[in-house]
Amino acid sequence: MQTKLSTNAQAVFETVQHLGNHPTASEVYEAVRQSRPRIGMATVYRTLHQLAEMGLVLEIDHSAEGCRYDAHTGRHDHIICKSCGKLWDLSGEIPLQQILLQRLAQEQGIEMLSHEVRIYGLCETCRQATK
Amino acid sequence: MQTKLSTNAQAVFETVQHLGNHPTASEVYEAVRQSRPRIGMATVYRTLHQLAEMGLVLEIDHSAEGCRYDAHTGRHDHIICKSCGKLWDLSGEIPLQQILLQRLAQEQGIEMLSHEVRIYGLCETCRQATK
DNA sequence: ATGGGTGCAAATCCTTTGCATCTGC
DNA sequence: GCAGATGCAAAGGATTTGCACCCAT
Repeated sequence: MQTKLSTNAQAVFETVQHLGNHPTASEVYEAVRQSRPRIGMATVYRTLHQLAEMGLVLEIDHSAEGCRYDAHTGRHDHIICKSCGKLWDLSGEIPLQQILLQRLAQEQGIEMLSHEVRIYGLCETCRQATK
Repeated sequence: MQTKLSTNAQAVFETVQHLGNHPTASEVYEAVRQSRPRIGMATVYRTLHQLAEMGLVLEIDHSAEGCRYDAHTGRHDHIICKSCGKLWDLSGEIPLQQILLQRLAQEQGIEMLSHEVRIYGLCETCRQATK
């Protein structure tokens, strides 16, 4: 893992930070193109993976329309709309017994690294659409 | 949503139940082929979606090698290996303040339907591999 | 006979890779 | 000049769709 970011990598990172709202790789690509018009999709993907490995962005797996990225790397939870897949951060800390989680992980022989609470629901837009 | 399952749909459903271990669509396909050799991939995908819509199976989004399915539809949590993507059910109930979750969802204007705790870690195999 | 269910193949979409070129140091 | 970074195009893999056919009712 190298310690310095290339110019492109910096642009990608800043874009994820500025976009804020859990962009997909393509969304990052479209946005970063404004400052670096010649950048290629491949570079965006490569860079996002590197950033994730370095811990600079979070990779949120929730397929549908592809993985999403988040520059907010502290531990936090999410609300996900079951219908449209939109995703929001939960700011408030949800109390969980760390010790219990650790133990559950251990029981399965897994070394726990992190955890996440996901709340699934229907966002306003989707509720309207169903009506 | 129709109320009766076609013969194929039944076979797919039973396969997911019997496989037990969060199969991907292709794994279901391979397995269901033993009882219904002429079934096509498309039917498996179509059926899995229907079953998920009917609430008969759970669709677990966690891309990497595709969505996974679970006939264990009661509310439950998961442990996921960050490295290989393998996924286990957590049997024990993790205490969470339902009321808090509801409130958090409401704050974002979302109607909460369900929730899930995800513990991320490294499974034994992956820990060995890194050594 | 009629409508939903199905197989097949083609089409999509997201992501990765190979490779030749370019860049920064 | 070199090593790593990059763009482009092609490859890959998962999933979806179009469509004609088939089957159960």
